Amino acid sequence: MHILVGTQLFRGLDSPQLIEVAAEAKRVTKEPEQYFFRQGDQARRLFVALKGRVKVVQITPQGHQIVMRYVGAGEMFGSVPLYAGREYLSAGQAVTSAEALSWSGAAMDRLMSRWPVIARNAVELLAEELLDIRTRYQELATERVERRVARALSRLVRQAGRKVEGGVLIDFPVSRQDLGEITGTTLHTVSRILSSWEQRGIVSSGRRRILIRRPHELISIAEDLYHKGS
Amino acid sequence: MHILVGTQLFRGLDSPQLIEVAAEAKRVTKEPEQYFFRQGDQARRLFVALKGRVKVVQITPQGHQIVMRYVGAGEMFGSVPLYAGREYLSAGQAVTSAEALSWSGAAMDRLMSRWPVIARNAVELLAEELLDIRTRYQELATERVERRVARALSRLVRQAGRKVEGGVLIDFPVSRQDLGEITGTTLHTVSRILSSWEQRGIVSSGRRRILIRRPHELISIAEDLYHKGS
DNA sequence: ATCGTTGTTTGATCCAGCGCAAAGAAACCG
DNA sequence: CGGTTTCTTTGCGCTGGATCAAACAACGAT
Repeated sequence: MHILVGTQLFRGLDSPQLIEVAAEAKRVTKEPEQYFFRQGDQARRLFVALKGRVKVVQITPQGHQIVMRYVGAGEMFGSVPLYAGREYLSAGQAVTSAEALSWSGAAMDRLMSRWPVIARNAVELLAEELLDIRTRYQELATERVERRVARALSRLVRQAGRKVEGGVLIDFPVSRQDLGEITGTTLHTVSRILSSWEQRGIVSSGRRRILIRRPHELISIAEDLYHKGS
Repeated sequence: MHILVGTQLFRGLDSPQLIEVAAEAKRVTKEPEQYFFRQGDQARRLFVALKGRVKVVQITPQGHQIVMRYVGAGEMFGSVPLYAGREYLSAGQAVTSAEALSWSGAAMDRLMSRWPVIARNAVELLAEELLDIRTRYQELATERVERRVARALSRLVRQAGRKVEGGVLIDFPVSRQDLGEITGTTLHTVSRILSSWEQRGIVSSGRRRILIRRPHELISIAEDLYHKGS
Protein backbone atom coordinates (compact mmCIF):
# COMPACT_ATOMS: atom_id res chain seq x y z
CA MET A 1 0.00 0.00 0.00
CA HIS A 2 1.49 3.29 -1.10
CA ILE A 3 2.09 6.02 1.47
CA LEU A 4 -0.09 8.43 -0.50
CA VAL A 5 -3.11 6.18 -0.40
CA GLY A 6 -5.67 7.82 1.82
CA THR A 7 -4.41 11.35 1.32
CA GLN A 8 -7.19 13.76 0.43
CA LEU A 9 -5.31 15.64 -2.23
CA PHE A 10 -4.48 12.57 -4.29
CA ARG A 11 -7.70 10.68 -3.94
CA GLY A 12 -8.69 9.14 -7.24
CA LEU A 13 -5.20 8.35 -8.46
CA ASP A 14 -4.12 4.74 -8.86
CA SER A 15 -0.94 3.19 -7.51
CA PRO A 16 1.38 3.79 -10.48
CA GLN A 17 0.24 7.40 -10.57
CA LEU A 18 0.80 7.81 -6.85
CA ILE A 19 4.31 6.51 -7.29
CA GLU A 20 5.00 9.16 -9.89
CA VAL A 21 3.51 11.82 -7.68
CA ALA A 22 5.61 10.74 -4.73
CA ALA A 23 8.72 10.78 -6.89
CA GLU A 24 8.43 14.55 -7.13
CA ALA A 25 8.08 15.01 -3.40
CA LYS A 26 10.54 15.78 -0.71
CA ARG A 27 10.17 13.99 2.59
CA VAL A 28 10.49 15.99 5.78
CA THR A 29 10.48 14.98 9.40
CA LYS A 30 10.12 17.38 12.30
CA GLU A 31 10.30 17.05 16.02
CA PRO A 32 7.77 18.72 18.32
CA GLU A 33 8.02 22.53 18.26
CA GLN A 34 9.92 22.55 14.97
CA TYR A 35 8.51 24.33 11.94
CA PHE A 36 7.66 22.99 8.51
CA PHE A 37 7.35 26.58 7.36
CA ARG A 38 7.36 29.91 9.10
CA GLN A 39 5.14 32.93 8.91
CA GLY A 40 6.65 35.40 6.49
CA ASP A 41 8.52 32.85 4.41
CA GLN A 42 7.92 33.03 0.70
CA ALA A 43 5.42 30.25 0.04
CA ARG A 44 7.21 27.67 -2.03
CA ARG A 45 5.90 24.29 -1.05
CA LEU A 46 2.70 22.48 -0.33
CA PHE A 47 2.64 19.79 2.34
CA VAL A 48 0.74 16.60 2.94
CA ALA A 49 1.01 15.18 6.43
CA LEU A 50 1.82 11.49 6.72
CA LYS A 51 2.25 11.06 10.44
CA GLY A 52 1.86 13.07 13.62
CA ARG A 53 0.12 16.38 14.22
CA VAL A 54 0.90 19.80 12.87
CA LYS A 55 -0.68 23.02 14.01
CA VAL A 56 -1.17 26.00 11.75
CA VAL A 57 -0.71 29.18 13.75
CA GLN A 58 -0.84 32.89 13.00
CA ILE A 59 0.86 35.56 15.05
CA THR A 60 -0.39 39.14 15.13
CA PRO A 61 1.92 42.14 15.06
CA GLN A 62 1.05 42.56 18.74
CA GLY A 63 2.24 39.07 19.47
CA HIS A 64 -1.06 37.33 19.94
CA GLN A 65 -1.08 33.85 18.57
CA ILE A 66 -4.07 32.15 16.96
CA VAL A 67 -4.29 28.46 16.19
CA MET A 68 -6.06 28.13 12.86
CA ARG A 69 -6.25 24.37 12.61
CA TYR A 70 -4.66 21.08 13.50
CA VAL A 71 -3.56 18.86 10.66
CA GLY A 72 -3.44 15.07 10.86
CA ALA A 73 -2.25 12.29 8.58
CA GLY A 74 -3.52 12.51 5.02
CA GLU A 75 -4.36 16.19 5.20
CA MET A 76 -2.89 19.00 3.14
CA PHE A 77 -1.39 22.12 4.68
CA GLY A 78 0.62 25.17 3.74
CA SER A 79 -1.25 25.20 0.47
CA VAL A 80 -3.26 28.37 0.71
CA PRO A 81 -0.60 31.02 0.11
CA LEU A 82 1.02 28.80 -2.48
CA TYR A 83 -2.09 28.89 -4.60
CA ALA A 84 -2.56 32.56 -3.96
CA GLY A 85 1.08 33.23 -4.79
CA ARG A 86 2.03 34.87 -1.55
CA GLU A 87 4.07 34.47 1.52
CA TYR A 88 2.93 32.29 4.37
CA LEU A 89 0.69 34.24 6.72
CA SER A 90 0.81 31.41 9.18
CA ALA A 91 3.35 28.90 10.37
CA GLY A 92 3.18 25.12 10.32
CA GLN A 93 4.55 23.74 13.54
CA ALA A 94 4.89 20.10 14.57
CA VAL A 95 3.02 19.22 17.75
CA THR A 96 4.12 15.64 17.94
CA SER A 97 7.00 14.24 16.02
CA ALA A 98 5.67 14.47 12.49
CA GLU A 99 6.36 13.57 8.92
CA ALA A 100 5.20 15.10 5.68
CA LEU A 101 5.80 15.14 1.97
CA SER A 102 6.13 18.42 0.16
CA TRP A 103 5.98 19.61 -3.44
CA SER A 104 7.06 22.82 -5.07
CA GLY A 105 4.55 25.08 -6.76
CA ALA A 106 5.96 24.18 -10.16
CA ALA A 107 5.67 20.47 -9.42
CA MET A 108 2.07 20.90 -8.33
CA ASP A 109 1.32 22.76 -11.54
CA ARG A 110 2.73 19.90 -13.58
CA LEU A 111 0.89 17.27 -11.57
CA MET A 112 -2.37 19.13 -11.73
CA SER A 113 -2.29 19.61 -15.47
CA ARG A 114 -1.38 15.99 -15.96
CA TRP A 115 -4.08 14.69 -13.61
CA PRO A 116 -6.81 17.29 -13.30
CA VAL A 117 -8.47 15.32 -10.52
CA ILE A 118 -5.80 16.73 -8.25
CA ALA A 119 -6.92 20.25 -9.02
CA ARG A 120 -10.48 19.14 -8.39
CA ASN A 121 -9.48 17.73 -5.03
CA ALA A 122 -7.63 20.91 -4.15
CA VAL A 123 -10.69 23.00 -4.91
CA GLU A 124 -12.78 20.73 -2.75
CA LEU A 125 -10.35 20.80 0.14
CA LEU A 126 -10.08 24.56 0.11
CA ALA A 127 -13.86 24.82 -0.05
CA GLU A 128 -14.17 22.53 2.97
CA GLU A 129 -11.67 24.59 4.85
CA LEU A 130 -13.57 27.76 4.04
CA LEU A 131 -16.82 26.29 5.29
CA ASP A 132 -15.10 25.28 8.48
CA ILE A 133 -13.48 28.59 9.24
CA ARG A 134 -16.65 30.50 8.41
CA THR A 135 -18.47 28.44 10.97
CA ARG A 136 -15.84 29.19 13.55
CA TYR A 137 -15.87 32.86 12.61
CA GLN A 138 -19.55 32.93 13.26
CA GLU A 139 -19.09 31.21 16.61
CA LEU A 140 -16.42 33.64 17.62
CA ALA A 141 -18.67 36.54 16.71
CA THR A 142 -21.79 35.32 18.46
CA GLU A 143 -21.06 32.83 21.19
CA ARG A 144 -19.56 32.99 24.63
CA VAL A 145 -16.34 31.47 25.66
CA GLU A 146 -17.57 28.33 27.40
CA ARG A 147 -19.51 27.27 24.36
CA ARG A 148 -16.59 27.98 22.07
CA VAL A 149 -14.26 25.91 24.19
CA ALA A 150 -16.79 23.08 24.21
CA ARG A 151 -17.01 23.26 20.43
CA ALA A 152 -13.25 23.32 20.03
CA LEU A 153 -12.87 20.30 22.27
CA SER A 154 -15.58 18.41 20.40
CA ARG A 155 -13.75 19.12 17.19
CA LEU A 156 -10.52 17.85 18.65
CA VAL A 157 -12.27 14.70 19.78
CA ARG A 158 -13.55 14.12 16.27
CA GLN A 159 -10.15 14.73 14.68
CA ALA A 160 -7.90 13.14 17.22
CA GLY A 161 -9.93 11.36 19.86
CA ARG A 162 -8.63 8.01 21.05
CA LYS A 163 -10.91 5.82 23.08
CA VAL A 164 -9.39 4.74 26.37
CA GLU A 165 -11.00 3.34 29.46
CA GLY A 166 -12.90 6.11 31.18
CA GLY A 167 -13.45 8.27 28.11
CA VAL A 168 -11.88 9.75 25.03
CA LEU A 169 -8.39 11.17 25.08
CA ILE A 170 -7.08 13.88 22.80
CA ASP A 171 -4.08 11.99 21.54
CA PHE A 172 -1.62 14.83 21.32
CA PRO A 173 -0.52 17.46 23.83
CA VAL A 174 -2.88 20.41 24.16
CA SER A 175 -2.23 23.09 26.75
CA ARG A 176 -4.67 25.59 28.23
CA GLN A 177 -2.78 28.19 26.26
CA ASP A 178 -3.44 26.25 23.05
CA LEU A 179 -7.15 26.02 23.76
CA GLY A 180 -7.17 29.73 24.40
CA GLU A 181 -5.48 30.39 21.09
CA ILE A 182 -7.99 28.20 19.31
CA THR A 183 -11.02 29.84 20.82
CA GLY A 184 -9.84 33.41 21.09
CA THR A 185 -9.58 33.70 24.84
CA THR A 186 -6.92 33.50 27.56
CA LEU A 187 -5.40 30.48 29.21
CA HIS A 188 -6.84 31.68 32.52
CA THR A 189 -10.38 31.57 31.31
CA VAL A 190 -9.84 28.16 29.73
CA SER A 191 -8.38 26.89 32.97
CA ARG A 192 -11.38 28.07 34.95
CA ILE A 193 -13.76 26.45 32.49
CA LEU A 194 -11.93 23.14 32.55
CA SER A 195 -11.87 23.21 36.35
CA SER A 196 -15.59 23.65 36.45
CA TRP A 197 -16.08 20.80 33.98
CA GLU A 198 -13.73 18.67 35.99
CA GLN A 199 -15.92 19.18 39.05
CA ARG A 200 -18.95 18.20 37.04
CA GLY A 201 -17.14 15.05 35.94
CA ILE A 202 -17.28 15.96 32.29
CA VAL A 203 -13.53 16.03 31.69
CA SER A 204 -10.43 15.04 33.50
CA SER A 205 -7.41 16.98 32.46
CA GLY A 206 -3.79 17.33 33.36
CA ARG A 207 -0.69 18.89 32.03
CA ARG A 208 -1.25 19.30 28.28
CA ARG A 209 -3.57 16.36 28.46
CA ILE A 210 -7.33 16.25 28.16
CA LEU A 211 -9.58 13.28 28.72
CA ILE A 212 -13.26 13.68 27.95
CA ARG A 213 -15.27 11.50 30.30
CA ARG A 214 -18.76 12.44 29.16
CA PRO A 215 -18.61 13.44 25.53
CA HIS A 216 -22.34 13.91 25.17
CA GLU A 217 -22.42 16.38 28.04
CA LEU A 218 -19.72 18.34 26.31
CA ILE A 219 -21.81 18.35 23.17
CA SER A 220 -24.84 19.50 25.08
CA ILE A 221 -22.83 22.50 26.27
CA ALA A 222 -21.57 23.10 22.75
CA GLU A 223 -25.01 22.91 21.24
CA ASP A 224 -27.03 24.26 24.13
CA LEU A 225 -29.66 21.54 24.19
CA TYR A 226 -32.15 22.32 26.98
CA HIS A 227 -31.07 25.37 29.05
CA LYS A 228 -29.47 28.71 28.35
CA GLY A 229 -27.01 29.70 31.07
CA SER A 230 -24.54 27.96 33.40
CA MET B 1 -16.01 43.66 -25.11
CA HIS B 2 -17.58 40.54 -23.69
CA ILE B 3 -19.40 40.73 -20.38
CA LEU B 4 -17.15 38.08 -18.89
CA VAL B 5 -13.99 40.04 -19.58
CA GLY B 6 -12.62 41.14 -16.25
CA THR B 7 -14.21 38.39 -14.22
CA GLN B 8 -11.74 36.67 -11.94
CA LEU B 9 -12.92 33.14 -12.56
CA PHE B 10 -12.53 33.32 -16.32
CA ARG B 11 -9.34 35.30 -16.51
CA GLY B 12 -7.07 33.87 -19.18
CA LEU B 13 -9.78 32.84 -21.61
CA ASP B 14 -10.07 34.59 -24.98
CA SER B 15 -13.22 36.05 -26.48
CA PRO B 16 -14.50 33.03 -28.39
CA GLN B 17 -14.00 30.91 -25.29
CA LEU B 18 -15.81 33.43 -23.11
CA ILE B 19 -18.72 33.32 -25.53
CA GLU B 20 -18.95 29.58 -25.13
CA VAL B 21 -18.71 29.88 -21.39
CA ALA B 22 -21.46 32.47 -21.29
CA ALA B 23 -23.65 30.28 -23.49
CA GLU B 24 -23.92 27.83 -20.60
CA ALA B 25 -24.90 30.46 -18.10
CA LYS B 26 -28.21 31.68 -16.85
CA ARG B 27 -28.62 35.39 -16.30
CA VAL B 28 -30.31 36.55 -13.12
CA THR B 29 -31.31 39.98 -11.91
CA LYS B 30 -32.31 40.78 -8.37
CA GLU B 31 -33.65 43.84 -6.64
CA PRO B 32 -32.30 44.99 -3.27
CA GLU B 33 -33.14 42.56 -0.44
CA GLN B 34 -33.84 39.71 -2.85
CA TYR B 35 -31.84 36.49 -2.66
CA PHE B 36 -29.71 34.80 -5.28
CA PHE B 37 -29.65 31.77 -3.04
CA ARG B 38 -30.76 31.06 0.48
CA GLN B 39 -29.12 29.40 3.42
CA GLY B 40 -30.14 25.75 3.52
CA ASP B 41 -30.79 25.44 -0.21
CA GLN B 42 -29.06 22.55 -1.89
CA ALA B 43 -26.05 24.17 -3.59
CA ARG B 44 -26.62 23.87 -7.30
CA ARG B 45 -25.18 26.92 -8.93
CA LEU B 46 -22.12 29.11 -8.87
CA PHE B 47 -22.50 32.83 -9.48
CA VAL B 48 -20.41 35.56 -10.98
CA ALA B 49 -21.57 39.10 -10.27
CA LEU B 50 -21.79 41.46 -13.22
CA LYS B 51 -23.35 44.52 -11.68
CA GLY B 52 -24.34 45.79 -8.24
CA ARG B 53 -23.46 44.49 -4.80
CA VAL B 54 -24.33 41.23 -3.16
CA LYS B 55 -23.76 40.38 0.47
CA VAL B 56 -23.05 36.88 1.69
CA VAL B 57 -24.67 36.39 5.09
CA GLN B 58 -24.91 33.56 7.57
CA ILE B 59 -27.60 33.22 10.20
CA THR B 60 -27.04 31.28 13.41
CA PRO B 61 -29.67 28.99 14.93
CA GLN B 62 -30.12 31.72 17.57
CA GLY B 63 -30.92 34.25 14.86
CA HIS B 64 -27.70 36.22 14.87
CA GLN B 65 -26.65 37.32 11.45
CA ILE B 66 -23.08 37.59 10.23
CA VAL B 67 -22.00 39.32 7.03
CA MET B 68 -19.21 37.22 5.55
CA ARG B 69 -18.34 39.38 2.58
CA TYR B 70 -19.56 41.83 0.01
CA VAL B 71 -19.30 40.84 -3.61
CA GLY B 72 -18.83 43.29 -6.48
CA ALA B 73 -18.75 43.05 -10.26
CA GLY B 74 -16.44 40.37 -11.60
CA GLU B 75 -16.33 38.38 -8.39
CA MET B 76 -17.49 34.83 -7.84
CA PHE B 77 -19.90 33.86 -5.09
CA GLY B 78 -21.97 30.91 -3.90
CA SER B 79 -19.17 28.69 -5.06
CA VAL B 80 -17.90 27.24 -1.82
CA PRO B 81 -20.60 24.71 -0.99
CA LEU B 82 -20.90 23.82 -4.65
CA TYR B 83 -17.33 22.62 -4.69
CA ALA B 84 -17.70 20.94 -1.35
CA GLY B 85 -20.92 19.30 -2.47
CA ARG B 86 -23.14 20.64 0.24
CA GLU B 87 -25.96 22.93 0.92
CA TYR B 88 -25.50 26.66 1.16
CA LEU B 89 -24.52 27.63 4.68
CA SER B 90 -24.95 31.26 3.82
CA ALA B 91 -27.30 33.31 1.70
CA GLY B 92 -26.50 35.62 -1.19
CA GLN B 93 -28.58 38.74 -0.94
CA ALA B 94 -28.65 41.71 -3.30
CA VAL B 95 -27.78 44.99 -1.61
CA THR B 96 -28.27 47.18 -4.65
CA SER B 97 -30.09 46.10 -7.74
CA ALA B 98 -27.74 43.44 -9.02
CA GLU B 99 -27.08 41.14 -11.90
CA ALA B 100 -25.20 37.88 -12.11
CA LEU B 101 -24.55 34.91 -14.32
CA SER B 102 -24.81 31.43 -12.88
CA TRP B 103 -23.68 27.95 -13.88
CA SER B 104 -24.69 24.53 -12.65
CA GLY B 105 -22.16 22.25 -11.00
CA ALA B 106 -22.22 19.95 -14.03
CA ALA B 107 -21.58 22.85 -16.39
CA MET B 108 -18.66 24.01 -14.27
CA ASP B 109 -17.22 20.51 -14.32
CA ARG B 110 -17.40 20.48 -18.12
CA LEU B 111 -15.92 23.93 -18.44
CA MET B 112 -13.11 23.20 -16.02
CA SER B 113 -12.03 20.00 -17.71
CA ARG B 114 -12.15 21.72 -21.08
CA TRP B 115 -10.18 24.77 -19.91
CA PRO B 116 -8.17 23.86 -16.86
CA VAL B 117 -7.22 27.47 -16.30
CA ILE B 118 -10.69 27.93 -14.86
CA ALA B 119 -9.97 25.32 -12.19
CA ARG B 120 -6.69 27.04 -11.55
CA ASN B 121 -8.47 30.37 -11.12
CA ALA B 122 -11.01 28.80 -8.81
CA VAL B 123 -8.25 27.43 -6.60
CA GLU B 124 -6.65 30.82 -6.48
CA LEU B 125 -9.87 32.63 -5.64
CA LEU B 126 -10.73 30.24 -2.86
CA ALA B 127 -7.22 30.57 -1.50
CA GLU B 128 -7.52 34.36 -1.51
CA GLU B 129 -10.81 34.13 0.28
CA LEU B 130 -9.29 31.87 2.89
CA LEU B 131 -6.44 34.26 3.51
CA ASP B 132 -8.91 37.07 3.91
CA ILE B 133 -11.21 35.35 6.36
CA ARG B 134 -8.29 34.07 8.40
CA THR B 135 -7.09 37.60 8.80
CA ARG B 136 -10.50 38.68 9.94
CA TYR B 137 -10.77 35.70 12.25
CA GLN B 138 -7.57 36.77 13.88
CA GLU B 139 -8.80 40.34 14.24
CA LEU B 140 -12.04 39.20 15.78
CA ALA B 141 -10.11 37.07 18.25
CA THR B 142 -7.58 39.66 19.29
CA GLU B 143 -8.73 43.22 18.63
CA ARG B 144 -11.27 45.53 20.15
CA VAL B 145 -14.36 46.74 18.49
CA GLU B 146 -13.25 50.21 17.41
CA ARG B 147 -10.28 48.81 15.56
CA ARG B 148 -12.38 46.14 13.92
CA VAL B 149 -14.89 48.67 12.70
CA ALA B 150 -12.08 50.83 11.36
CA ARG B 151 -10.68 47.84 9.51
CA ALA B 152 -14.05 46.88 8.11
CA LEU B 153 -14.64 50.41 6.88
CA SER B 154 -11.20 50.55 5.29
CA ARG B 155 -11.97 47.35 3.48
CA LEU B 156 -15.26 48.72 2.25
CA VAL B 157 -13.47 51.82 1.01
CA ARG B 158 -11.04 49.68 -0.93
CA GLN B 159 -13.77 47.55 -2.44
CA ALA B 160 -16.44 50.11 -3.02
CA GLY B 161 -15.12 53.56 -2.30
CA ARG B 162 -16.19 56.33 -4.64
CA LYS B 163 -14.33 59.62 -4.49
CA VAL B 164 -16.64 62.56 -4.03
CA GLU B 165 -15.91 66.08 -2.89
CA GLY B 166 -15.12 66.00 0.79
CA GLY B 167 -13.99 62.40 0.97
CA VAL B 168 -14.71 58.86 -0.09
CA LEU B 169 -18.21 57.47 -0.11
CA ILE B 170 -19.14 53.82 0.31
CA ASP B 171 -21.20 53.54 -2.80
CA PHE B 172 -23.90 51.21 -1.54
CA PRO B 173 -26.17 51.37 1.48
CA VAL B 174 -24.58 50.20 4.74
CA SER B 175 -26.48 50.44 8.00
CA ARG B 176 -25.09 50.45 11.54
CA GLN B 177 -26.63 47.03 11.85
CA ASP B 178 -24.66 45.84 8.81
CA LEU B 179 -21.40 47.12 10.23
CA GLY B 180 -22.21 45.34 13.45
CA GLU B 181 -22.82 42.10 11.59
CA ILE B 182 -19.54 42.49 9.75
CA THR B 183 -17.47 43.14 12.84
CA GLY B 184 -19.25 40.96 15.34
CA THR B 185 -20.75 43.66 17.54
CA THR B 186 -24.05 45.45 18.03
CA LEU B 187 -25.50 48.33 16.07
CA HIS B 188 -25.43 50.38 19.27
CA THR B 189 -21.72 50.10 19.67
CA VAL B 190 -21.18 50.88 16.01
CA SER B 191 -23.38 53.92 16.30
CA ARG B 192 -21.39 55.21 19.27
CA ILE B 193 -18.14 54.68 17.45
CA LEU B 194 -19.32 56.46 14.33
CA SER B 195 -20.61 59.33 16.44
CA SER B 196 -17.25 59.76 18.06
CA TRP B 197 -15.51 59.66 14.69
CA GLU B 198 -18.02 62.15 13.37
CA GLN B 199 -17.05 64.56 16.14
CA ARG B 200 -13.43 64.10 15.29
CA GLY B 201 -14.23 64.89 11.67
CA ILE B 202 -13.08 61.53 10.42
CA VAL B 203 -16.36 60.42 8.92
CA SER B 204 -19.68 61.93 8.12
CA SER B 205 -22.48 59.45 8.06
CA GLY B 206 -26.20 59.37 7.63
CA ARG B 207 -28.91 56.87 7.13
CA ARG B 208 -27.24 53.82 5.61
CA ARG B 209 -24.66 56.13 4.16
CA ILE B 210 -21.05 56.57 5.14
CA LEU B 211 -18.64 59.19 3.90
CA ILE B 212 -15.03 58.93 4.98
CA ARG B 213 -13.56 62.41 5.23
CA ARG B 214 -10.09 61.51 6.50
CA PRO B 215 -9.22 58.06 5.22
CA HIS B 216 -5.72 58.09 6.62
CA GLU B 217 -6.97 58.80 10.14
CA LEU B 218 -9.25 55.84 9.81
CA ILE B 219 -6.30 53.75 8.79
CA SER B 220 -4.29 54.99 11.71
CA ILE B 221 -7.03 53.75 14.01
CA ALA B 222 -7.16 50.46 12.14
CA GLU B 223 -3.42 49.96 12.27
CA ASP B 224 -2.71 51.67 15.53
CA LEU B 225 0.15 53.84 14.33
CA TYR B 226 1.66 55.86 17.18
CA HIS B 227 -0.46 55.40 20.36
CA LYS B 228 -2.22 52.49 22.03
CA GLY B 229 -5.55 53.55 23.48
CA SER B 230 -8.33 55.97 22.43
C1' DA C 1 17.33 14.74 45.34
C1' DT C 2 17.47 19.52 43.76
C1' DC C 3 16.92 23.17 40.69
C1' DG C 4 14.98 25.43 36.83
C1' DT C 5 11.49 25.55 33.52
C1' DT C 6 7.06 25.22 31.90
C1' DG C 7 2.32 24.69 32.59
C1' DT C 8 -1.86 25.22 35.79
C1' DT C 9 -4.90 27.11 39.29
C1' DT C 10 -7.25 30.56 41.72
C1' DG C 11 -8.07 35.09 43.68
C1' DA C 12 -9.03 40.02 43.12
C1' DT C 13 -9.99 43.94 40.31
C1' DC C 14 -11.63 46.43 36.48
C1' DC C 15 -13.76 47.85 32.25
C1' DA C 16 -15.29 47.37 27.23
C1' DG C 17 -19.10 46.57 25.34
C1' DC C 18 -23.73 44.23 25.70
C1' DG C 19 -28.65 44.48 26.82
C1' DC C 20 -32.39 47.24 27.71
C1' DA C 21 -35.05 51.33 27.07
C1' DA C 22 -36.73 55.27 24.99
C1' DA C 23 -36.60 59.10 22.17
C1' DG C 24 -35.33 61.31 17.71
C1' DA C 25 -34.94 61.52 12.52
C1' DA C 26 -35.30 60.16 7.93
C1' DA C 27 -37.66 57.69 4.27
C1' DC C 28 -41.85 55.52 2.54
C1' DC C 29 -46.73 55.01 1.55
C1' DG C 30 -51.51 55.72 0.64
C1' DC D 1 -49.59 65.32 4.41
C1' DG D 2 -50.21 62.36 8.43
C1' DG D 3 -49.16 57.91 9.82
C1' DT D 4 -46.12 54.05 9.77
C1' DT D 5 -41.97 51.88 9.34
C1' DT D 6 -37.12 51.72 9.48
C1' DC D 7 -32.76 53.60 11.14
C1' DT D 8 -30.09 56.06 14.40
C1' DT D 9 -28.73 58.09 18.77
C1' DT D 10 -27.89 58.19 23.55
C1' DG D 11 -28.33 57.06 28.46
C1' DC D 12 -27.74 53.64 32.16
C1' DG D 13 -26.66 49.51 34.57
C1' DC D 14 -24.61 45.19 34.51
C1' DT D 15 -21.43 41.42 33.64
C1' DG D 16 -18.33 38.20 31.06
C1' DG D 17 -13.93 37.88 30.73
C1' DA D 18 -9.49 40.31 30.43
C1' DT D 19 -5.70 41.68 33.25
C1' DC D 20 -2.74 41.50 37.10
C1' DA D 21 -0.69 38.76 40.65
C1' DA D 22 0.93 34.93 43.08
C1' DA D 23 1.24 30.38 44.45
C1' DC D 24 1.43 25.68 43.05
C1' DA D 25 2.39 21.27 40.41
C1' DA D 26 4.59 18.49 37.01
C1' DC D 27 8.40 17.49 34.32
C1' DG D 28 13.43 17.45 32.66
C1' DA D 29 18.06 17.91 33.40
C1' DT D 30 22.15 17.45 36.10
